[in-house]
Amino acid sequence: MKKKRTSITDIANTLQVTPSTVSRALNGGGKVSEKKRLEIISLAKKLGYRPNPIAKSLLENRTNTIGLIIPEFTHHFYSRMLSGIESVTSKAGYQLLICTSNEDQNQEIKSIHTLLDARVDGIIATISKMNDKFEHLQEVMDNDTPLVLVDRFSEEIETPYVISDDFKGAFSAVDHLCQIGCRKIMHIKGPDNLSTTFNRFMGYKEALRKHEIELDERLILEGSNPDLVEKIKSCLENNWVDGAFAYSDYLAFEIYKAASQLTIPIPGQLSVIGYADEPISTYINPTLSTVNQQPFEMGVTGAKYLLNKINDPEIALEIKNLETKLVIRESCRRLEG
Amino acid sequence: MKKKRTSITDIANTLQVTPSTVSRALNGGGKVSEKKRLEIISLAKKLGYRPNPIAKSLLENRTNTIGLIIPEFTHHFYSRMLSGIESVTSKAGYQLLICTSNEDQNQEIKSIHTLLDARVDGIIATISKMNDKFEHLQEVMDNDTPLVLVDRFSEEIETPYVISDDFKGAFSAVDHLCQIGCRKIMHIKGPDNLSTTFNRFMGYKEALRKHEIELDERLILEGSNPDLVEKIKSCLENNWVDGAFAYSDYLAFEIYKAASQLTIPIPGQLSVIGYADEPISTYINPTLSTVNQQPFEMGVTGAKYLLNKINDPEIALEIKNLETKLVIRESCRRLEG
DNA sequence: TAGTTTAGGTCAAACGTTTGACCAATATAC
DNA sequence: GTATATTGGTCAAACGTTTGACCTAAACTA
Repeated sequence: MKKKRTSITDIANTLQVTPSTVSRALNGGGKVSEKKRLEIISLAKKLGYRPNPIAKSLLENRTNTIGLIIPEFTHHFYSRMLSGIESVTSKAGYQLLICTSNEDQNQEIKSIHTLLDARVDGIIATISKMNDKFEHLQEVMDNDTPLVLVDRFSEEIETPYVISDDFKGAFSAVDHLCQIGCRKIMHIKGPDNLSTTFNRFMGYKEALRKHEIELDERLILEGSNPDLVEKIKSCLENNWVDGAFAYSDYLAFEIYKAASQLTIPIPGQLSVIGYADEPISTYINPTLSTVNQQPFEMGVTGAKYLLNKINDPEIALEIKNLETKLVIRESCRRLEG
Repeated sequence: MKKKRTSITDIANTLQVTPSTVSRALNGGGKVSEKKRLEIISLAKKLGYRPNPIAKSLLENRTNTIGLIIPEFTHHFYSRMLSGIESVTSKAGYQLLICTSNEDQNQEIKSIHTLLDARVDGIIATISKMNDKFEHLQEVMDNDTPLVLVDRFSEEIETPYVISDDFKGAFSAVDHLCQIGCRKIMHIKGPDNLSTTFNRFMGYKEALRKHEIELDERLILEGSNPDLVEKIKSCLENNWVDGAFAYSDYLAFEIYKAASQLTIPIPGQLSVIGYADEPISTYINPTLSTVNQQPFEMGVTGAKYLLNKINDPEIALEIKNLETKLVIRESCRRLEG
């Protein structure tokens, strides 16, 4: 059995006053003589009194706790986002109750209920990749529990969100490739049906259009293709390619693999840009240029939006399409002549 | 203002019974007719009644919440550990309240107090690297709050812990290098004053001893050395080395860098083993052999120990020196003749 | 002097839930 | 027909805290 901690009533009893007086002495609500106040405070200190937030929560109908749902912990992007969130919430005196969904919507629904049951003051969630149900999110809003979506959002739900600007991110990468002289730029696409895949592809196309480069269908490859490396190799062998933009850093490494097998030097003959700025990008040889999505800032912004909404439920809808940062490393070099 | 959720009293009032009856109908404490029971249950369902855990916590002096302190989220090791912990605690119906210490002991002390204030039922903590104070940990124990240390432990505190067997991990790596024919094995040491650094070094020495290889002081390098790569290169150039074991995967990459600059082939002329099994190990070229510390299992075991202690505070001290797993990849090859 | 203010408290309700003690009516035992 | 057990409930306390309403005595006002 856990030890009972000293309560306001304990102090009241030993000092022959009422709990009310103790409460007011400790919280400064007046109505207590200087003498008693000091007496109470010193006894409280001596007994190591710490207010019980549970009792306060029950009374005030708030828990100073924020619920968090993320797909998984082990993805670097989410870890960074989590850090960003934590940095804001801890400073504001909130605690973090964390659940994972493992990209499974049923798990996500369960987590939402767990958090609502726990009476969190607000929820920050990254909804799972494949989502077709929204009742649970609607339930959160019907409950007047502020909700902020991060990284992914849904048009069905009108609530603040922060996502990354995939279009601009992709555009900036391909634009850079063009500026350093690439004219034959390959793109490796992400998983089907994901808005990120679509938006990055659109950014790619827009950059080509800006530089008046005609789109070459042969250079658009599917990342999910089982013999992707072979496909890439055939493009490289035919000398169709002088630059490449991949949906992710990991797909960019497939390009590395193909180039290495053909002993095509990067960046000598081929400039490559990935996406996400995984830590590995700086360790691989050559270090990989990539698009940083600023996950920390995403977390910070999402957390701020949530606090804003907690403090003022009637606040105007805050949404943000976060700027990305193009990080140029060794894998890109200006083409000579 | 957040909406008031329907309480047991609401149900009691509309049904003209007392809260006690409702409570017993819902929790099955008998003393309620079948007819009323069904009536109550159906109304509860209709109103979407969900018990308020705050009230229960106040009464039962337990929160069904476990506090967690980790140095940082963005380290892959801790993410995996976190996953392991979460997998156990969520199944057991506990929630996770998470704090970070950023390897700063003062932050750690603050976090401990936050968690104690929140009345968590137990705490799992990875104490910060440099620690010289233990009052806060002692405070946890004085409070009868079960505490489990993971990844790092302290001899000053008698509480369950789970750590990784660095000695055996290092031993297995160097033993493997010997078995594939290496006789001139370099070691790159970790940060000073860390027990992990010491233990891995001891494992290295023990493996050499087993294979009757004399220790060559020239091959022991400090990872913190600013011109580490140059030092490595000079060893390689002099042909003093045919194998290498590094304190971490990242230090192993420094060996890669040196070898690459001298165009010494890995694993053709040099076998390399790192430590930690960072995800990057499988993407680097050649893929890196390494020692996996099983962080997920560490989390699982730590969480189980905590639950055991929560359920039986008088349980015998559980501690574990977790086995590591040697993962052999391309960076190791048997030396020919 | 009578009336009013002020300082320094106390009292009780409220938050939502559980649970031991109690009670009345009915059913059973002998 | 009386004693006892069972059924189906109610009551009130408890968890720790806050807070508006109330109270009393002393001090001030006119």
